[in-house]
Amino acid sequence: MKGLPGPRYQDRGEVRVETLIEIATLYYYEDVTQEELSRRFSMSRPKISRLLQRARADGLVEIRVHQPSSVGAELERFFVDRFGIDRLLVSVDHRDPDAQRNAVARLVAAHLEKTLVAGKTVAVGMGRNVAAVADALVTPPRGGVTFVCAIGGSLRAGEYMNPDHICRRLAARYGGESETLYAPALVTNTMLREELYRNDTVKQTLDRARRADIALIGIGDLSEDSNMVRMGWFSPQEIAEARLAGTIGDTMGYDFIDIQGRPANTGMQGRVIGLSREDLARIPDVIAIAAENTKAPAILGALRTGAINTLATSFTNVHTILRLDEATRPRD
Amino acid sequence: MKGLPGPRYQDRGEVRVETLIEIATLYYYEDVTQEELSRRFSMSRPKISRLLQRARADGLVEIRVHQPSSVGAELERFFVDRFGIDRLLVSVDHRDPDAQRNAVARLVAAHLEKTLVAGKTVAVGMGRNVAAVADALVTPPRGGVTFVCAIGGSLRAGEYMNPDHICRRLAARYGGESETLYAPALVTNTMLREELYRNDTVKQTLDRARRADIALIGIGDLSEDSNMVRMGWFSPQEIAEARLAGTIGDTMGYDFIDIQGRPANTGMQGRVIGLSREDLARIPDVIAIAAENTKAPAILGALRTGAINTLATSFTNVHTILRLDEATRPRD
DNA sequence: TCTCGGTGTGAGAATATGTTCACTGCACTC
DNA sequence: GAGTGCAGTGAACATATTCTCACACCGAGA
Repeated sequence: MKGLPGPRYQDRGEVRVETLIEIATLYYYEDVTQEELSRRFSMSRPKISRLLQRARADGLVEIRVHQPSSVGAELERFFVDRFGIDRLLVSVDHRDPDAQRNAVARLVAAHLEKTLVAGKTVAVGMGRNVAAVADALVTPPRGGVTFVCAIGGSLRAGEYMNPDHICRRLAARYGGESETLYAPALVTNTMLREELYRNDTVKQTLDRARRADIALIGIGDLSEDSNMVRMGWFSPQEIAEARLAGTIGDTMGYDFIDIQGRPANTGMQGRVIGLSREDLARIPDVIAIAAENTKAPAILGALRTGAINTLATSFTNVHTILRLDEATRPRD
Repeated sequence: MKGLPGPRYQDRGEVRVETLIEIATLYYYEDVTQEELSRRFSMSRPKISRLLQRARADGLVEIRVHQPSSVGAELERFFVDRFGIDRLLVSVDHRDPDAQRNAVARLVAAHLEKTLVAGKTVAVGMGRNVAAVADALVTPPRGGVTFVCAIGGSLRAGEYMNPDHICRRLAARYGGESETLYAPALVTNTMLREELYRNDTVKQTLDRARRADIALIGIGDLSEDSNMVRMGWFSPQEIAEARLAGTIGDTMGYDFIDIQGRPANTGMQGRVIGLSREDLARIPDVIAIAAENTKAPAILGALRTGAINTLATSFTNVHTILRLDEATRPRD
């Protein structure tokens, strides 16, 4: 019982978990003030305060804001049917984009918490939306899940949004292993790419990602604020050109599509190290996350590729997508 | 969408649920202060504060203190095997008896929330432990569940602990119907009892309770603080005598047993209006709740009757019961 | 139309909470 | 064995939250 692997719950600087639970329970359920607790447990108030913060950070105390499903069970069914996906996770609208992203991320986190059991593997993409999911997990770690990068790294993306970093955070939060794809996300030419694909380390990780049970991917639009630009893969001019050519967004950060879900030719396809469109399509639950209200057209395109199983987005987006779908449905 | 039955979520004094959810989310997840919220939503600080309280009271915001299962998964399995029950819910220990009762009640509430789906019926017993469950339900109402009194009323029990009142609270919290057993819990003689059993109203309710999917019952010990005494069913002297005669406790408040789980003859059996021992045994999930650390012997007796499917109690009790079981197991 | 409960509101006081900061003890280094 | 750095502590302060209370608004009834 003592030497178990995983997060150590037994020593929290002399305070036992049982005590911590007792304190948290009294505070959150019995409305005992921190002052009173400091008396009962002979600790200073600040210490109680810190312990409570810690209890929250560790997922011992979980605060959850429910969204009564009345928000749109009907709409949800309709949407799921319309696009042939398995599941739609809709967040209420938030004015603040960060709040919006986190709200959507929490829905995904809750879905993961329900779905993930020991032994499963998750392929992890990149971007702010995926990164937010890692921060949104709240329950105490349970372990046994492997998180694998679905794409290589990029220095320009910044620590926080790189798949390997997200993987590690997910693994730390959820409990389990993380596996980095040791390759750059973008290489200069197809030859180098082929070379890397033959490399054992790269191959092994990619193969594992291909066999994942769940994939966590973002959907990007080609805005000035998008990953593409921030990572330097695209200049603002190139974006403008691509948009004119009909490119509306991307999945996973590098698979460009138009609003009909057709692949857009950007000449980048041959230079990315990561899961291909076909790889992705074979993963049983591809969860696409896109919170921003500017992304509706890109999401629509992504939905039309047929690769997505679960879509997590905002209420507004759901409406916009349905309207856009009406307006842009190809007549046959 | 507007005239749906069930709890009205749409009007909360002009503030829409969506807004409330947005506020709650910002407060609990994004750490926006109430002051800042009051500015963003153009309301006074106190109003924000009240809205947040309301969100908690309505189960829109749920705060949950987890008990890492490492506390005793192994012990749990052993206990379940030993007594042939389906499930053991163990709460961490609390010094304060009220806190202890509530902690156990919350486990039961969580179990109910997982188990109960629309269409199910719950037979409800009496006592503080059962009453606490009603207060421990936190999620927003879902409806469709019927709560039926498993025993008549008693004025001496006090409003709060009578089964009908508990039923109504459960129904209000969980959403659903409640059905009162319109009869006194205790009658003066067997004849009157037979008479009541023939009464249509009484018969109907009792029959419904008999067919319940789940029963929620307390286990009592014969202490001076017990229900029996407070309800005036027993005088302190009678208690002393009963104890000497081997009676160790009760299930449902009136079914007296010794530590081997054998029925104790108190002459009260013929005067109670409520589910019989046999009725109870037929209910698929009988949940016995007993938080107090004085109740270990009574719980052991109750377990040995074989009527219990789920036991909810404290960590300390679990240990005491196992020790007591060792010490008092009948040799054969 | 006026008056009267009821309900909901915001100012401000009273509390409770969080945060900073200097201090202590401990482990590890030189 | 003294020096150094680190983590953890509580005093005091700054901030946030809740509570109390008086007032305004609304609808019902005289």
